[in-house]
Amino acid sequence: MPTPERTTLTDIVRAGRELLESDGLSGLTMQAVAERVGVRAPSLYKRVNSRDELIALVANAVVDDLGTRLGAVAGGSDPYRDLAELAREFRSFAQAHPAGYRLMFASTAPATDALARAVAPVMRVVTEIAGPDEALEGARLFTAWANGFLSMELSGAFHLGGDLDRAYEFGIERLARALRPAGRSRRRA
Amino acid sequence: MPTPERTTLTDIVRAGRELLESDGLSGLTMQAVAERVGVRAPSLYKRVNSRDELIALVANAVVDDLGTRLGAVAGGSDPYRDLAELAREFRSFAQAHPAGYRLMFASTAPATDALARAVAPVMRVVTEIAGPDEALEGARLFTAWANGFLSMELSGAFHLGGDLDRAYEFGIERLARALRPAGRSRRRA
DNA sequence: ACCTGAACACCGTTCAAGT
DNA sequence: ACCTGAACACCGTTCAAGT
Repeated sequence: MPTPERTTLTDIVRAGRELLESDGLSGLTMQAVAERVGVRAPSLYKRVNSRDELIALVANAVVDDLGTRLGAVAGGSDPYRDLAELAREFRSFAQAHPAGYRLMFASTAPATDALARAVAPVMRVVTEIAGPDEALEGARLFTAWANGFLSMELSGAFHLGGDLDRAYEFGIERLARALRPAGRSRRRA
Repeated sequence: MPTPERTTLTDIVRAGRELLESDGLSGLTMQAVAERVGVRAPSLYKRVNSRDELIALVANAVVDDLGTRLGAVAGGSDPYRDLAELAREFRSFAQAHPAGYRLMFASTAPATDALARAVAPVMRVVTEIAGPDEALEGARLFTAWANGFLSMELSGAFHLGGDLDRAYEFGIERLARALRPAGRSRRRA
């Protein structure tokens, strides 16, 4: 006699994400997730093969969420403004979901497909600025900087004080300029 | 009647570092460390308050090691060459100690003092290039990029192929240029 | 067909007892 | 003074038994 399903994979992943943000990765236990979705821990193994797989699913959900936010920064007429807007959206996402953000770039759980989708708007804008030949390297320069900045900000590695908001804007401005093809001369502000 | 000491904190931290690189952070267990230094797990608590504290000590040791490498990139006459050299040394360190590298910027275990020492050579070179007014923001731009690039390289986030060595050199070159004070015009190659 | 309690192996940590 | 075995609480995971 079939038993009705008492939870869903969607609920499990959502519970995992909530626990990740509230209690950190070590608080994302099978028992805590089970309790949150109203089931016993062994039942989770009907939907998920292991805790590691659940963590990967959570990481994927975070990446998808980020992709939605970045995708909503629709292309305006000025690619420099769009780039700045993407950077700021990226940062506000990291600050709103610090644990999820860290998980995105943690050792395992690459979520490469979802990551490619999430970064697509950046590729598009950087291609406009840098031209197709340097689009890939330019996008890597930009995303590496943004990711590094946020990971250091979140981990408290910027210990020398100073204004982090200003440092972030400084980076946006200088990178936007650095992305222009090498030969072209500087535009006027 | 005193018992002779059968291990030392130094040995424990070294064992922790070795386990971290060989088996990952989850392989850095108190039992594995104890076995490696020839003692039982409870004895570790004579030198270390908790596993978390041991992890912080390991992170500190990694940062110190990195600082030594970067410090060895002595100042030549050309700050641009020095900056490139620092960036390459940074990358080769990350590739040689991937797990330790990740741990440096993980959530807890900031090791702020050691980190400040490690980054001192970068501050010095960037000050030469960018001038004192923009030294801090410039150093943050540079370290954020390098850290982000390496963290993404290690986690496999650069999934679109392409030559990562070239992308890294591209970043070095463009950033070096971007660090120059905004008013000054481009030098000839 | 899904859920559960019981069980296993493993881990961090404490502590009384050894020397 | 340092080391140890035993013990506790907790965790991931398996599985036979329930419905």
